[in-house]
Amino acid sequence: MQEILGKLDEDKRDRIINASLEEFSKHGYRKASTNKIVDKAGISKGLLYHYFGNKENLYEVLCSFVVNRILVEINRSVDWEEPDVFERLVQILLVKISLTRHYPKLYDFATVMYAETGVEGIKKASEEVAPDLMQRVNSENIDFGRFRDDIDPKIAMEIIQWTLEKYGDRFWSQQKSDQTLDLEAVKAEVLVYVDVLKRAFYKPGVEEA
Amino acid sequence: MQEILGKLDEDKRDRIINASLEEFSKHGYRKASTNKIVDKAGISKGLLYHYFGNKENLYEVLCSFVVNRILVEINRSVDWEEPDVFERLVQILLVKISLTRHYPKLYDFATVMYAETGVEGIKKASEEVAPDLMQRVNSENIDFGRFRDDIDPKIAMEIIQWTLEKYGDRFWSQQKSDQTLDLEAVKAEVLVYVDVLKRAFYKPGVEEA
DNA sequence: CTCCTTTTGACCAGACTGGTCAATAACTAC
DNA sequence: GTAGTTATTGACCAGTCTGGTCAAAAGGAG
Repeated sequence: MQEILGKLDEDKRDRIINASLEEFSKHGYRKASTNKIVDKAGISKGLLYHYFGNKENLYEVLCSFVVNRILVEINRSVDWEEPDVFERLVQILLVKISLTRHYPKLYDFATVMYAETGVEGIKKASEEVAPDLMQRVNSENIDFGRFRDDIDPKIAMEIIQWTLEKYGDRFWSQQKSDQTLDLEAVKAEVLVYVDVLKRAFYKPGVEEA
Repeated sequence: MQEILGKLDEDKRDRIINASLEEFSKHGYRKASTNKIVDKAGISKGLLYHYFGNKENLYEVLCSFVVNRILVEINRSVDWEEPDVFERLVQILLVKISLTRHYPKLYDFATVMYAETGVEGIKKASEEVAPDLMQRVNSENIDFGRFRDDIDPKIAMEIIQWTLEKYGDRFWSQQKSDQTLDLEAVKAEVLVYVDVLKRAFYKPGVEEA
């Protein structure tokens, strides 16, 4: 499957991928137009069908590319020994954001992909691997003793995750397409929220660790 | 404009409104299909055009209906004397949820409506009234002195709002269409999060007020 | 019966769809 | 050079779906 992408040269491949991600995530599988994809990618109709055969195959190749890319990047970036919830969750957010540098619509596509019931198998594949990983991400080696005794860690975790997700949403909606991405600046901005949440949820004295 | 809706009998009117809200919010103005709207509403094509003239007019009538409905409901339900941030924001959430009872896609449509640049005038109209109202909602008569001195109230407010919004998102995605809506149960569920946030953000002793 | 409003759905021209294919361009090997 | 292979094009196809029209029917009121 993936060898199709390997045959293309890198520029063209990424143009096709990004055009497809955008079109599929904007309109879903059925309403996505291959004509618009080839226009956006700057290639001819024939070439797309030469490589991918048909629309469904293009979609499937895209799906496995996306799942693969996300899993690889998470495994590469997450420090599994880190006991601090905040550090861990910020790491995940930064993975998302840095992936978005090359493939702006990667996560939009992943969302649509998850929701689409049309093409079977793909949904299962991502369900098999992703939730397990996500559970590992926010539990393995995490030190829950840092939370105040009168704060329910489960609820607190939800609030922290939601806050970081909402920050991410706002970040993406503000990000202009021509802007370069300064990960350190993002980190600093996120830290404002993390700071408040740490002070609010952690036992006094722990937050400096 | 609105008199068009007044001429229709209530059942049919709501069927047309809900079908239109769903179609427009799913696909945006351009890709929304009037054929699907009439199918979903259970009326003929000719009738829709008899009442609304054309697609754009239908959209505009829908826009003012939605803006009107939301503003009326907020003004009816919000207690402007309430000094507690949490009470105020929970009120707003409950308004949203109860409006969704009759018009499930009302807020989805409002979101799309806000984003669409195509039909001019509507966007301005909602921008003129809504943001002012939203600012009033989360500042007028609010007692910010209840926050801990080491917690930035602005950041805290954002986190609270984001948490309630995310709770709302989850609620709507879990809500089956045939389920009846138990506002008291929702209130109890939200209280779990509000409790944790109050304990975390408010000065000790204030949270019982 | 007439007059009026409500309601229907077949019909239109045009846009757009996923997919094909014969023709060409570019590249490699000899 | 030439032969063979691969990459690439875009006009073309049959079909679906679009927003919108309109003559006709159905229904109600006097």
